[in-house]
Amino acid sequence: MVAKIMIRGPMKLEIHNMAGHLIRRLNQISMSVFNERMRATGHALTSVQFAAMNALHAKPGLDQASLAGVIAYDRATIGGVVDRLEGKGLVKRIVNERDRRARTITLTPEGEQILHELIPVVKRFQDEILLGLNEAERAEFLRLAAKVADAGNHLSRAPLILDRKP
Amino acid sequence: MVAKIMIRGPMKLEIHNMAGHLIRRLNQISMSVFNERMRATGHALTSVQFAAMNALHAKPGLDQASLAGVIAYDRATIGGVVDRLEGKGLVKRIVNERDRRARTITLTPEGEQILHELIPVVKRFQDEILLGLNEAERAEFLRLAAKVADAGNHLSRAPLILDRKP
DNA sequence: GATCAATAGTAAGTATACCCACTATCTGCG
DNA sequence: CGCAGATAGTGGGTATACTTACTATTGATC
Repeated sequence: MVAKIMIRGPMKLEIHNMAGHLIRRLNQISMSVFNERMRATGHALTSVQFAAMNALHAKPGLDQASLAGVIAYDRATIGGVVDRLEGKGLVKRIVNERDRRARTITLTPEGEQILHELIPVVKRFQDEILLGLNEAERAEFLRLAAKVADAGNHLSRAPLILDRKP
Repeated sequence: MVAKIMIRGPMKLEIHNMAGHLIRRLNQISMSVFNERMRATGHALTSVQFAAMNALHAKPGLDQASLAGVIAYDRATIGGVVDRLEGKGLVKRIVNERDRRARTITLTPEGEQILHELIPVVKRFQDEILLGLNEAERAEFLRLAAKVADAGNHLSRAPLILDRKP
């Protein structure tokens, strides 16, 4: 009888075409574009801060846990984000009288104004993030990315949770 | 004369299908899968630490700046990563005698052994990151992601730099 | 209505991931 | 040779992004 030779695959690993590595690099590019463009406006918001403000505009009075769910962030992380937004005077946080554990967060008038100013800016540089793709490819990439984000949502330590309290 | 009404687009912004937000969520999922699987092996390496070790296996004796370039990381970040790898005894760092500014980094035997052990593990969970995509979609996603990473590489604050010294 | 489990937020700790500025060193050029 | 500019690594600072553990509440159940 002939011995079976089991080859379990080469021991070398080429990282550069693997999902995790590519995704991390895309994230770096995306963050970099965001920060660059944001800095140019004079309002140096991070993408998290912007996302939080955008969510608070859509749903004023969210508590922190719900806010975290809506933009898919960790509860602890969002605390610091809100701290800094509050420090900049863009957000105010008041204890919810119906549930004294929770804090209701709303944009200040200044926060609303700055958000209003930034939204078109953010819209404008979207395509720059996916540089190198044509229209059709961009649409396909976004479709696939949304599919992955949806299918893998439960794997994330900070899953997207819309409508926590129905 | 009739006044012109300029509508510059809606002020509401739906973040959930935008590139930056999706990419960040994919990164969360990818990280989460990596950490989970890694923890199960008993060696709690982060993805950066693994990437660094993998690069050092392929090119022993890289200096930190080159290592940073090869895996697309910031020079300052990689310093800390190497510190921690050194602390775990997986890597050793010696001053390059030909250029006393640089430190030559190599895997220790234990580092080589652990890397060898982890490579098949990392290979095995790759498809889990892109859960929800079939074979063809996965290939297409990776193709598009590679294209974006390549086209946007110069936008990253920590671009991929292969072959720094030709 | 008292107790118990679940939840909201925070605190403290680790690890990226960037910034800027600084020292030490090297290289090129006159 | 000497000096100017570039480069390698680090230090200090900020902001995510997670972990576990803790307190203060709340709601659910007996």
